[in-house]
Amino acid sequence: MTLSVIGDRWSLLILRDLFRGVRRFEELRKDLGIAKNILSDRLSKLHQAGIVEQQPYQVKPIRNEYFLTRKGRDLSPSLIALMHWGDRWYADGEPPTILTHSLCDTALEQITHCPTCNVPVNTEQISSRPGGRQHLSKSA
Amino acid sequence: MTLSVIGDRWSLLILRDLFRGVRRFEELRKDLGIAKNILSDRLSKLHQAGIVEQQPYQVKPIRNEYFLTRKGRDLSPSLIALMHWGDRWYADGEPPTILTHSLCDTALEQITHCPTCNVPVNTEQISSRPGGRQHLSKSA
DNA sequence: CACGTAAGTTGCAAAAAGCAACCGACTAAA
DNA sequence: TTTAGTCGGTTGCTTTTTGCAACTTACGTG
Repeated sequence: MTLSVIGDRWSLLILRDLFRGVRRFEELRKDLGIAKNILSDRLSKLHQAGIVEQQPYQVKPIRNEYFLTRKGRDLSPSLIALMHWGDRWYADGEPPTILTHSLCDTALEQITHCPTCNVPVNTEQISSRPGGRQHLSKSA
Repeated sequence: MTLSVIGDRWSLLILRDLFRGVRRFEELRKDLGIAKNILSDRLSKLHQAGIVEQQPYQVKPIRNEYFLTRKGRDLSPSLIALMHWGDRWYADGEPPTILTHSLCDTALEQITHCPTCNVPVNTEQISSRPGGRQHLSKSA
């Protein structure tokens, strides 16, 4: 389910841009180098999925700005984690986008946390246990 | 860069399965319902990208098991975050995969953390500040 | 009026994905 | 010792998805 919404070459990129505050069609298109029809299609799919909202900023010829909904903003931990991964493994200079705490402007970290032990957990200490249904999967 | 590696319909799903301990070609194929040629292609691309390793478990006809490398395991925060998102917004029962702390078997959480304020940061308090290059982007 | 721009849509070509059949090297069963 | 079955692929062909260029609508500018 999750990947049927964001599992293509563009959706995550579009979401990242929206997350960074890019709002308009043409800005997105230029920044990403995406074809207009694809951008149009992705935005409407993300809209249908309830991840993106449109708000007109002018009406004469109707022109929308695109925003993340709550559901869309809720993807931010995933985006942050992916950006961190990119920074770590493909870094060749400055990180592309720095996410900061709006209250103090410090760059944020993402940690995996164990609520019982109350400690950060590194990758080597993670086990996985299959649960019931599979939401990540297409067919779920 | 990041999305040129994992930004397609299958790669993240394959990684999730490897992360859960699925190891063999046929297991992956059955679990995901992916075509064999695509699975073969994705595994070799992930291998080239240094995310997946193969280790033969028999030699007569060579048969490999697939494992995540360090770089691959390093994607776990992203996968965890995506799974959480799926659980939250598409939940219709049990979560599909539960990730636990191997030391105490508690289900893990992912938190965004401000090292200055030393508090968890919720989505509404995140700002973004563009940096230099763009690693998430294809063209970077 | 002639241009330019933002946000699309349409039509066609190219690339990627899906599907079914085949293959090689074995193993197990009759 | 044929015969069938499995695993991990590859090959060839069809369908779907992308990408690109051109066109459109409704303005605003000089």
